[in-house]
Amino acid sequence: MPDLAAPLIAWYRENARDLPWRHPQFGAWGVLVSEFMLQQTPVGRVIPRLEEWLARWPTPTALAGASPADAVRQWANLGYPRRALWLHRAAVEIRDRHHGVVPRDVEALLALTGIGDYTARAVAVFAYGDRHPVVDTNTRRVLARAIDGRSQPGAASRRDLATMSAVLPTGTAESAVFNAAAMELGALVCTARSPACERCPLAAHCAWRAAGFPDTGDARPRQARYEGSDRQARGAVLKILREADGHEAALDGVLAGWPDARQRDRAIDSLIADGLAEAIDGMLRLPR
DNA sequence: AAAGCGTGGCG
DNA sequence: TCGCCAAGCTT
Repeated sequence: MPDLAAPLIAWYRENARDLPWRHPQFGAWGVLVSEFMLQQTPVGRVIPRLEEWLARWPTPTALAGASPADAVRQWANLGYPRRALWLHRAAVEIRDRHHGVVPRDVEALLALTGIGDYTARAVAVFAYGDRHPVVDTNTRRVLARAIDGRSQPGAASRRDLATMSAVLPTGTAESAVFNAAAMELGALVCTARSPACERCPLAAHCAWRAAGFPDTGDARPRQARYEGSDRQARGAVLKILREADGHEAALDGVLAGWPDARQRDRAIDSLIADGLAEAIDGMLRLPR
């Protein structure tokens, strides 16, 4: 196994973006909120929303005291609004089970709503400086190329954690930087579509490059078409509920002109099932 | 364990 | 233009 740490860390010190959550005083709550928002939403769209969110709810207990509806409205157009609901639930759990303090222990973090393998370790490492493998989609791609010689990573699995553990530096502080650096390299240089190998600090060690950049295929399922989908209908309903005057809308009027009435009903029913909407007395609203 | 879940920018 | 993609999670 080549020693990736030295060149990767050196590259990171020169090239890392100055992102809000990388400032030492940002705090565990800020890191946790940022990680929720960054689950499938690009950095550039997260930053302004994150600052608004933390100004309004500077602690988990502050958010726990708000209604889920307020959380979903504040989430605005970040996408996947269930994340807003989950973040709110996590805040309630942190208040009730952890005295309002974001836990440091990975198992405790994993037990919170909406937190999985990536987010739990990201909080433990980036907020508390502990030593764990942090593996996101960028890191998986970097490892797939540099170590496995593949053009794209396979489906995500627990094995990714073992792979990252095997290359993680022993020192705690160094390991935290290494985790961040692998993600950053994947985001800025070792990108999915057009990697900038001429700027890559790992080029000399890269198994994919050594093999002549073979196209080994992409194991990930293709994202379904959005136009005309149920997801689009859900998004349209939720937008109405977020912006509803008096915070509720007549059930009959929601998406009345939608081309597919069945799809409209499916969207409303599934939003209710997900806890993102409530139907009361012929009105539809966000969950109080 | 594979499918489902928003939104908008970019090549 | 339009398909691809973006710091994943839950069921």
